[in-house]
Order: sequence, then structure tokens, then C-alpha cells
Amino acid sequence: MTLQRQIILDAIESLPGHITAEAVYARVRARYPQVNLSTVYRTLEFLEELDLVRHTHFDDGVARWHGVDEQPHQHLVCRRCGSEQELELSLLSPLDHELQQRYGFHADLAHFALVGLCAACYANTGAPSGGEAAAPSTSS
Amino acid sequence: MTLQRQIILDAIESLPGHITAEAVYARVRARYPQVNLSTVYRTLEFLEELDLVRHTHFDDGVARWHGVDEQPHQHLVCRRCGSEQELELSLLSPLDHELQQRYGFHADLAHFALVGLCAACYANTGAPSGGEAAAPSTSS
DNA sequence: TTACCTGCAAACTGTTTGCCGCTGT
DNA sequence: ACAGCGGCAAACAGTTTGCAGGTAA
Repeated sequence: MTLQRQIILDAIESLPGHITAEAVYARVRARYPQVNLSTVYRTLEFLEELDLVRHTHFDDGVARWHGVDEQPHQHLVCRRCGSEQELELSLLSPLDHELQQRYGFHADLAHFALVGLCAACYANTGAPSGGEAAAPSTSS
Repeated sequence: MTLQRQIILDAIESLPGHITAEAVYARVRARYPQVNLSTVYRTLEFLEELDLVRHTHFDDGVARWHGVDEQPHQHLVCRRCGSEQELELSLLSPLDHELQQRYGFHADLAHFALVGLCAACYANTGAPSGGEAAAPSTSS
């Protein structure tokens, strides 16, 4: 566990939410400008093997990273207005159990975000709702 | 609906499963060599707006396309041996209903494949099982 | 003429790799 | 001396875009 690995791990764990590799890089570089982006990627891979961090794919295809101590949870991403909300884990566990019993498959249900239409956008299908909560993300 | 759009739509619908943009391109080009890859991408986007095709993201991040008449279903992808199996839709509908009731969220649950460990790989964690069903995909 | 569609080539993004020097043991 | 790590730049894959010519109404 070298210095830069420690720094990168800290950068991820110091944040409650998810963070892209680029953002990790930005955070690290702010204090330690000599650290390289490829080091960030290599370290993320390394830390994931050690089960210290994990990544999740959101709608835009960019991986987001988070520490393992983070509560396991899931995200609902609206494909129209781009809004995100967190999901109670309890909703996923029945599915998880089913998958294990029926298929013996141990799913990492948090690996991908859940995509769809939020209530507001579903209501007035066709036009984005008033809730332009986030940047109108690239529609995946 | 131009000729190439028709051709591309046919290429997708003529196949029961999923197909990457590159593969659509290859299929189309086999008969009509002058069609361009960017046309394929533009047409896929166009056809998706018309709700004639949809796409799903698998573990490797590459989009796969399929016709809408295709049975909606989901895939289980093993992150270790790369094997894939189809998933009974019925397992997902309870979650779907929950999401609608609790959050008003209308999820497209087939948009992303489900990632995890298949029974065999879970059994002997650490080493790939005998079931090397598919190419050991990039671990996403 | 007008609007749209297409082919081509070039750009762009996130991510990965090869190489080589540096470091600690 | 050795092994591993990190910096740099270049490569890579999939996808997107700008532009100019073409086609149909």
C-alpha cells in the first residue's frame, strides 16, 4: 500500500457518495499534482481486487466509485430529466433471494443503476417535467 | 423511412437475440456494402425514438440492440466466467410494481444486464469454474 | 427550392497499455 | 540487483459530429 494508493483510497472514502475516476483524479491532484490519471485507474482496479472499493455504472456509461463501507444501495435514474434518487435496499433483497434460489446466481444488484422514467416525467410523457433536478444527461 | 433504415430495422428484427451496433453494421454491409457505420448509429437512435428498437447495456459496456416485439427479459451475466443466462421476467415484475407504488418510478429493468457470480463460480470462489461458457469478458 | 438523409473523415470520451525510470528491499 | 510502482504518452474501442453532396417532394 503505497502513498498514492492511500491517497486515492482516502479520496474515495472521504466522500459519502459515488465519484467518477476523473473526479477522484481531480480531488487527488488538488493536493498532490504529480499523481497521474493512469495511476488512479490502476489503483482503483487494485483497490477493487482488495475489496476496498467498488464501482457502479450509471446511465451515462461512466463508472462511479465508492468505498465498501458505504451502505449498499441502488439508484433510480430518470432517463428524461436525469434526476436521481436513492433506493431502499429492502426492495431489492427479495429479487436477490429469488435469483439465488432459482438460479444459484449471486447478483451484484448495485453494479448498474436502474433506468426509467420518474413520476413527474412519466406523468407528462413527451416533455420533461418541471423537475429539472440534474443536468439533462446524455440519454445513455 | 428510407431504404437503409428499413434494411437496418430488418437486420435487427430478423434476429431473435441482441446485437451490437457493430454487428448490425456487419450484417447490413454483407449485402449492402455502401451503408456506413455512422448511418447505423444514427438510424438506431432514430428507430429507438420511434419505439421500434431498444438497447440494453451488458457488462462490457457495449450496447446491444433488439426489436421491441422481442419478449422483454433480462440477463444474468457472470462476472468471472462470462456466462450468460436469460431471466424469467416474472422475477422482475414484483420489483417493478414496488418501484411504481413507492416511487412512481417506471423502470426499464431490461436496460442493464444483471451482473454477479453464477452458481459454479460462486461455489469455488477464486478460480473460474469448469463452465467457461463464454469468453472471459473484460471484468467491467 | 427545400428539407432531410447519407457517406466520409475526423473528433471525442473514458479507459487501457507499453515503456522506462525510480524506489525501497 | 531485484521487483514492483508510478509517470508519461500513445493507443484503443465505441460512439458522435461537421460537412458536403445527393435525393425526393
